[in-house]
Order: sequence, then structure tokens, then C-alpha cells
Amino acid sequence: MPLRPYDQTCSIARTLELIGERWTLLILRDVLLGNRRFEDLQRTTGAASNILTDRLNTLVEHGILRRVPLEERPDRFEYRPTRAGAELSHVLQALMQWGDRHTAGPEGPPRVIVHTACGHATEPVHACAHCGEPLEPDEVEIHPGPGATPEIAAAGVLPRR
Amino acid sequence: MPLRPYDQTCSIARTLELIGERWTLLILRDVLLGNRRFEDLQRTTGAASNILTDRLNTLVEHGILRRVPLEERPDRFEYRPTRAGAELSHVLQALMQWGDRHTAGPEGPPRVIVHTACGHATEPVHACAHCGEPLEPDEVEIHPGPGATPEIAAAGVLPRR
DNA sequence: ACGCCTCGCTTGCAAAACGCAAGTCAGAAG
DNA sequence: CTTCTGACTTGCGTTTTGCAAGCGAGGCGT
Repeated sequence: MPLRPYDQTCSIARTLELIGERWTLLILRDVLLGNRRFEDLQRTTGAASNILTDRLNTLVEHGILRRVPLEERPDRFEYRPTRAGAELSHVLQALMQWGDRHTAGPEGPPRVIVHTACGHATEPVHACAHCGEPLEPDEVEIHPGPGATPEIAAAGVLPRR
Repeated sequence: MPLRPYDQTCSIARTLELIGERWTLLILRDVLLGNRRFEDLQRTTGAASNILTDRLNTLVEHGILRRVPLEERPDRFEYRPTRAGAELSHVLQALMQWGDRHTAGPEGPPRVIVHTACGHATEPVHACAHCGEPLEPDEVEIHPGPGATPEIAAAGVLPRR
């Protein structure tokens, strides 16, 4: 019996089915940092080669990476992020930001994000798409959406304070 | 032999060591939605009870949740997010947003985020903390930070285009 | 021409993690 | 005093992972 997917009508669960396995997000981190070849990924992620093969295939299968031939004779490839893959950088940035705040020692974060356009080291700020104000964790409500299941609809607006 | 942690000087890897296991992010999702009791979490996440116990203990151990007695006789508890736990909502929002865009069917997303302050359904926009402009995936560079290892420092600015 | 190297995997095996069902234990509730 | 509920714990069989070794296609050195 294979390990079941989470099998939930929830965008978080559905996303985790694609990228939630051990090593997958580290692989994506490195691909988005420009580390795109099998051997380099093996070294920088630390994942075993059979696992790396499996994860790369899954990511290609789901349109998050593309396997691109670099040269023929000898055959060499690289794994490039698709548009969808590149959009996962928001997830990685959120993980990095939390880690910077809560797991970094006194020496500070190992890497910083620089906004190319303005040239400054920055942190991603999560703002409301409608009014532009910062979106704090306690200033949002989750409402059932158009694709809600009856259970989600029945739960109504969350969290109930 | 226990499964090794990722053991990397990287905020993403260090964060994933705390919350990267199967079920952990779904548990956090539900706790942040207000589902805070063992039995409810078992039902809404679908995780087996031994796994749920293990994950909750790990989260409490790392200061992401607190185990709060609700009533004595009979003993009942709830798991509440700490400040650090609440900040993980940015990670969950990023996962949800990606899932909404890339895994939702024609019926649309199952849940939507409403910004309480302005009252509108919204999406979190990732903006530059310095200049306020939207932070697109291809408009950032990753530089070595103060806590960089020699290897990270040697890699320099990434990605090299 | 022959061995040796590199890259990108695949295979085999033991160890660890997981899923499920059942059991435990303290305290109501009937 | 039996049953029920919440929050776990235990046992057992399956699945996944980590590690080491091997493979095969194509250079490269001599």
C-alpha cells in the first residue's frame, strides 16, 4: 500500500502533495539559486542519489521543473524551474524569513535577499492586495471560497475568536 | 540510526527540520484556523494518533505551540500557537496561494483570505520592505549574510545569470 | 587500443518512519 | 458499576529512506 496523499480539498494540502516530501524544498531552493545539475544538487542538498532521482522526476512530472539537455555527447542535463516552479520562491522566502527570525544564532542569517531593482537588502513584506496595508497573521479571516466542500462551507469563517 | 536532520547552515533547512515532516504543516494549518484539540486535529488533518502525538510534542518542544490546560477534571488540553507559530501563517499563506493558482480546478479555490481591516478578499502580495515595490521571483538576488559559512560566502551572489 | 574518469542514474539491503487497529487510563455520565 | 469520552500508547506489518555499490555511455590520457 502506497503512502496515501493527503487527499484533502485544501490548497495547502494539495501543494504539499507535490512539494511536501523530505528533500523536495531543498532541491527547489538550490535549483532556484542556480544549482541545476544532478551532481551539484546531490552535493548541495545532501540527498541520496536515488531520492534525488525520484524527487526530480516528480517535480518534472508536475510541471515544476523542466529537464533540459545541455549538450549531447556526452549527454548532460539541467533541471530548470518552470514559471510555476519559480513562483514557489515565495514559499521558500517565507520559510527563510521565519528561519532567519527564529533559528539564526547571534551571527545573523546565512543569506540575505537583495531587491535588484532598488539595490537594497530586504525582507519580503506580506501586504493586502486590496488596500496595500501589511497583512498581519491576526488580521485575516479565512472564508469558504467558490471551490469549498460542504464541510468547509459548514465551518464558515475561521478562526472563530 | 535516526533519520539525520538536514544539518545545513541555511534558514530554509533549519526551518524544515522543525516543520518539514509529513503532517506538521497541516496540523499548523488547523491550529491557526482555530482547531486546537487533539481529537479535532485527528479528524481534520487525517493524521494517525501516534503521529499526531509526536508532531504536537515536537512543535511544543520548539516553541511553536503551547499545550494549555482547558479544564481540570476531566483533564482537557488545547494546543495554541505561540507568536513564532502564528508567524508561520506566512508560510501557509504562500503554500495556499500557490495551490490556488496551480492546483485548483475550474470551481476555484476552496478558501479565500479576507483582510479584516479593509473587509476585502485578498491575496498576500510580497513587497520589498525597502522600496515597497512588488518582489517578483526574478527581481531578487541572494547574497551571503553575516552568518554565512565559507562555502556560502564562496558561492557569492546567486543566482549567477 | 586500453584502462580510467565523469555524469547521471539504478539496484540491493538494512534501518527508520508510517498507518492502522487495539489497548490504556482517568474521569464523567447514566 | 457499566459505558463513554478524550488523549494518548503499544504492537505489528508496510513503506520509505540512507548508504554503498554498480552500470553504461561517452570522453581522455598514453
